[in-house]
Amino acid sequence: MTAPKQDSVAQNEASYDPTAIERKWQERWKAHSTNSPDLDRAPKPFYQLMMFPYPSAEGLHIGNVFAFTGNDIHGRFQRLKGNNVFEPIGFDAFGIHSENYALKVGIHPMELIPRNIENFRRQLRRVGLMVDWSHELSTTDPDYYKWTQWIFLQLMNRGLAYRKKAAVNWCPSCKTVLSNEQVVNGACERCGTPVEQRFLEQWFFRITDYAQRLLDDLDWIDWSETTKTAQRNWIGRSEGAEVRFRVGDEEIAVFTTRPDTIFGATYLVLAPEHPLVSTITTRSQRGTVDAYVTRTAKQDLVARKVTEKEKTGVFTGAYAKNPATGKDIPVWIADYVLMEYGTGAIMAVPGHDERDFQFAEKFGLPIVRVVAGEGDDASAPLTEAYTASEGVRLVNSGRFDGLSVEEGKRQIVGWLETEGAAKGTVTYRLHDWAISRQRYWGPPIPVIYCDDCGVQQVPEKDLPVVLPYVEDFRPDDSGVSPLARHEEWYRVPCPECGKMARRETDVSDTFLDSAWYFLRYPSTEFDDRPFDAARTRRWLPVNSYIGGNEHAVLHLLYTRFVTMVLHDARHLDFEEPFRKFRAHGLIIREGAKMSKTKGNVINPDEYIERWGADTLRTYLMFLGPFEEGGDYREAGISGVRRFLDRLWASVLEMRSDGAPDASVMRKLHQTIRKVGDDIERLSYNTAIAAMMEYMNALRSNERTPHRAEVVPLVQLVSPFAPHLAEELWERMGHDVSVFDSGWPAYDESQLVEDEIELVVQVNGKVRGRVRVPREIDRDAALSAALSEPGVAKFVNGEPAKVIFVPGRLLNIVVK
RNA sequence: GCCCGGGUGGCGAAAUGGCAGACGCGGGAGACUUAAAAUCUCCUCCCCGCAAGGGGGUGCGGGUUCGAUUCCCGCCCCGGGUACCA
Repeated sequence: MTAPKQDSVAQNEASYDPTAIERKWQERWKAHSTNSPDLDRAPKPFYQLMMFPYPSAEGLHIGNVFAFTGNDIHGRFQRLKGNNVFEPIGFDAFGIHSENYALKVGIHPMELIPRNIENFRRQLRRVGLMVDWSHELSTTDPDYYKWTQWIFLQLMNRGLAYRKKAAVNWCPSCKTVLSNEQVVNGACERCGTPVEQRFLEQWFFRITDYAQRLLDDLDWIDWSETTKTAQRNWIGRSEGAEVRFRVGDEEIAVFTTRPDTIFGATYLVLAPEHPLVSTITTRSQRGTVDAYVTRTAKQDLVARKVTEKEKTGVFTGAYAKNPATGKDIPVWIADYVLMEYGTGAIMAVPGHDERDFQFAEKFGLPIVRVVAGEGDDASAPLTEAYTASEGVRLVNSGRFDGLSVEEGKRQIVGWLETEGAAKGTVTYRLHDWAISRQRYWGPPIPVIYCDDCGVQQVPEKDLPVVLPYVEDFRPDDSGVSPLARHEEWYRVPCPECGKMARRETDVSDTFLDSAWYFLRYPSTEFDDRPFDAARTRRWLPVNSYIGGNEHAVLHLLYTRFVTMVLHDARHLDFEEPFRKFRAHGLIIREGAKMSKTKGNVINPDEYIERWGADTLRTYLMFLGPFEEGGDYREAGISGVRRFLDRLWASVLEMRSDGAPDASVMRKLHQTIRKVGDDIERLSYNTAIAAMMEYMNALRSNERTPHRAEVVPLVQLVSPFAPHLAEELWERMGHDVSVFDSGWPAYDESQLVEDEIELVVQVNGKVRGRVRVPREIDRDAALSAALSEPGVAKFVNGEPAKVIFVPGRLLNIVVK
């Protein structure tokens, strides 16, 4: 790669010097508050939100620059369209990621984080974003997390926060509880250590109460389809039935999505943790069952969740009555049945479920066929689970024989309901949100435990519960937060009775910090309320939200949940926070993912110095489709710089005398339309290509462009290369910011050509092109086409058929 | 396994039923220059052909259509997510 030479010979007043220009305009924007809209009076508010970054010690990543630039271009475009755009930024600086790094380098996070943030600010400013820095926030600021704690209390007030002793994922290396989401293939997502099971008293949010609403709203919000699908899968709605099986005096409820197969249910399986296990186990089986239960409890979740492993399980000695067949079937326990899903018990239908089939084969349990396809012998033994459900019928199911799966479900559930043995029901895969973290670097959960009064909220007037500075913030394997080692901090009077009590020493999940930050941005200057009602009414919900797809489930789901709760508590008048969400792609480098270990991480500073922020911005957007990401290769950047150089030269050389060229102007109007349309749908790479194409027309054959041909191009380029555009705009004699100049309009009449090139095909193969008037009709087009010798020679005699697409193409079909 | 993406020149990529390869990189030839850089102009999917022209071509195999990179069916490969979820 060669950078443009900056030697003294080439250097003159007329050459494009991004370093000087970018510094000048960044200072100017700051001095004039160019990027701060009037939050109280803006007539056309437009909230352009970007997922805020985690301020890592490594500094801004090229992927951040890519994402922020894509967001900024959309925001700047909206401003040019006449909107009052609010583009805030902040830092998601709490959490295990920061804390682990602080532990590694041995610097306290309270010193480290401000340093990192300062570095991020410096780098972000250099990118030239239209950020309103006067509304910056950090989740670690007590003025911010005061309200994170307040939100916790709002959930508590609505009965949506509860404590339970739960089997949690425990990372023995990070020494903390992980959410299910932070466990990747049974291992900690941060350090890769296999996760173990531990039982701790935890705070949970009842997000499952909102499962259906979270699902239903997906039908109307304007989000990337991929993100919506990911959320639907995560919520995991299953329709089925809860069927009750009698076991002596007890009843075992199972959840099934295939009630139609109940005649093939030849045994039941309970999760080892199921509360009825000890009740129903017979004396002779007690020893075996207890041993199995104990073994499962000790087993870590990794080992348990490996699908491929041999099925294990033991017989309880008890029998249940199948309500459909009336037969007694054995009750087993096995670790392939999970207590967290459904009812923690299943009816096993080995003939039509792969897992049940494996289990039945291993333990010699009966396998009965109750579903058969066309031509299948209903009495022949099955050699594998038959799971087809389309185009099949029920067999060996008494009076339900011959029904389809759908009809069978309906009729069998109906029948069992009248017998009082079942009811139709819906189950979700989504679990409640575990909030507690036994760590230091987070907002303390604002509750106090009093021996007499029980769980007490910290009164709102006492918020924030400030996270104290403690030297020793390293977690140990006691399972409690490092704060629990500081009696001077956790011993406080009970807010109710005044007796000495104990603070909660756990802190809350980082995802709670980020679940409401967009509400805070417009209201950062208010310290007596989390978000101002009038400001919120003016600016929210967010008009456009852009972020990475790695947050497609967790962050976006939690954010929607918190918004719904605040809506229900009448703090907000909307329940969906983001009208429009689009996920950006990932930047890779020379075909590989960037990582420190590979040594292929790109430091944006270096590129900004070498090429200028405008060139880097435009190049990143030119790499590939914004929503797919792209491959960063050194080679390509020079082409973008050349384009900007040519724009610079065009402004310096342009003439004002005479008339602009008609065909160039026509091309200009087409380009204005295309660039606007493309930016609107985030197709930045093609918008840039269109501008380059126009540039080629503008400067073809070394012609000197006319002022009228150049001025709008500077406006089109401005969202991509804002500093350069401002500089050129000023040099062209304007005294307002180019961003207040309005998006150029295009002339509809200029978009269509009077004469077009009609493509002529014979049997679908292109055989020629003819220049014809745009409005030509079919017969005239045909005779024009046949007058071309290159076409005529393929047409012998009368055409069998002629397809005419006006303005485009003529296809002559001969046999 | 399941669910999402994706597979097009030497490379990044365009084209959403109508001229495949826009735009850019790289490469080639030329202009300017004492020379180089920069800049500018032209060429650049593959095969046959001096040319005119012809043939082939968007992961593979089928299908629908006057016409398919695009729609449908069946596979293969790559990336991401998810996983005893009953």
